[in-house]
Amino acid sequence: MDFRKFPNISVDCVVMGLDHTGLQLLLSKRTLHMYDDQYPVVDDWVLTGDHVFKSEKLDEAANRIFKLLTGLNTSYYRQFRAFGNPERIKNDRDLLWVKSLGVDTRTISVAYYFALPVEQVKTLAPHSAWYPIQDLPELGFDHREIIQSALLDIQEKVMNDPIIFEFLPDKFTLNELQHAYESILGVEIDNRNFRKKIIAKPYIVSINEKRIGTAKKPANLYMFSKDIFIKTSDKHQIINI
Amino acid sequence: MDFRKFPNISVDCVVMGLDHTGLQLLLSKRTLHMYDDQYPVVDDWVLTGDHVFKSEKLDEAANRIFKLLTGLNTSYYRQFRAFGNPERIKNDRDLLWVKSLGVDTRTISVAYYFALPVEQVKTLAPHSAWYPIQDLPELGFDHREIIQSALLDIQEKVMNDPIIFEFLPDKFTLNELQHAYESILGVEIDNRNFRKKIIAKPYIVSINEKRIGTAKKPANLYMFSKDIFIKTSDKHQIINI
DNA sequence: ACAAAAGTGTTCTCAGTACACCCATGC
DNA sequence: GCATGGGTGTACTGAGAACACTTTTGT
Repeated sequence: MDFRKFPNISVDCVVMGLDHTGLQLLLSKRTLHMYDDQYPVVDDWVLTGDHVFKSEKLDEAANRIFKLLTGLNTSYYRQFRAFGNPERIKNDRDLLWVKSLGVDTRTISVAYYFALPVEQVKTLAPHSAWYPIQDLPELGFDHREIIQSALLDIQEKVMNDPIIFEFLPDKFTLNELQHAYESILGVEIDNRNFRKKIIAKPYIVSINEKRIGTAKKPANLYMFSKDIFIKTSDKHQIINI
Repeated sequence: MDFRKFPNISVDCVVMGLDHTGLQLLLSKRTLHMYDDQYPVVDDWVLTGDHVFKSEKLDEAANRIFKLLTGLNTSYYRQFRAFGNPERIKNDRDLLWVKSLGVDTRTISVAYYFALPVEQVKTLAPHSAWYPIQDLPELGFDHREIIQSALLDIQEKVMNDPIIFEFLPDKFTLNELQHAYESILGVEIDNRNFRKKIIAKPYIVSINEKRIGTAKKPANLYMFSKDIFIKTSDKHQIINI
């Protein structure tokens, strides 16, 4: 394994987590001191990324960063776009930062997103934190654009592939599923119609357990059966031009 | 403008054209002679690509290549994925080729596709040709995989965005539109139901012209109105979970 | 007993689907 | 006049949408 890094190729990870308050992003604090220990010249937040090792797959680089951030080995992930315009790095903060790292001022960034329930992350990396997607802090580089692009991509994916379940624990209630759709798509859904439609799907199976804890009336739990989904998936390929 | 090239960053273009026989791809012949002028050591086809200039946007690089290939300045295009595994270049032909060019043996390729009617291309670049997607020649590198990936992406896009019209001339018949869907999605569509559905769309406007020429009965021509599509597009955002 | 979230049914409308024959033109 | 692709209508079915109240539990 060649652990030297490409100075001009990096991977950025948009880690999306869902909890009962909505969609959250995992960001890293970026601080650089130069003249004065009290007043950093760079002090904002960025997506977590790193340059790619010489002998590493792009997917491997993304998962290496994800593991460093969350301690987790696996999660749903998807490479959704590459960003590489020459003027990506335009403001002084970003230039200072890049020079302090000794990498190229023009870097191609291959962007990935990850999807998981927030509760699954037990140990956060230092200097990182969850932020609700509606209320992000000041971001470095073009990372606001990358996040926007990731959100649009996953909104489309959610409508075509069964990835909504990646945001939920294995066992979930119908209301949790509904809130997941509402948070990611930014829409409101009628509860009765939603339940009717979901219960009718063969791959959503009711299990004989209730969610106990904070709720008042215990809610029935369901699971997503990937097997059944795949076996019945020809029926989802409805042509609807 | 800095015309030096990154040795490890390239752009590959999947140029998709549609004609009455179906979906075609524009490929470039790759030939390399070493010992003998009669028997080349490399003799196959590849997607057209090039390394990116130091001061060029990725999108600009893609369009530069596209123009070189087709002589055209504009077309619908989309960056759909980056390919960059270390073992992308594994066979001898590809290694010989890369060494003859003096570029790195590990290159990150940002892949784009373009969509247009075949007839729009008047002047093909030398050593390039259209191939039907069902009948591709021997391909170098991982270009078969890239093509497959492009096809899956555009099939999904066609269902969500009005990009089918990029494959057609401004004025088209309903049957041409139907054949476009059939070629790209690889399905058969009932003609009567299709016409009913399409004519009902406000953004498909019948114009008072007929297609004359080879056909027997002249067919009515239609145009796609992007304006009307955008103004009515809230209605296409149907939630259909 | 009351607060809070879970759960439940009916009616209406509209879009999708299956399906077979006549029409207008060029040759 | 005939071959070729263009063009049309109906009946059925199923899914989506609108809409308000009862149930079960913890406190």
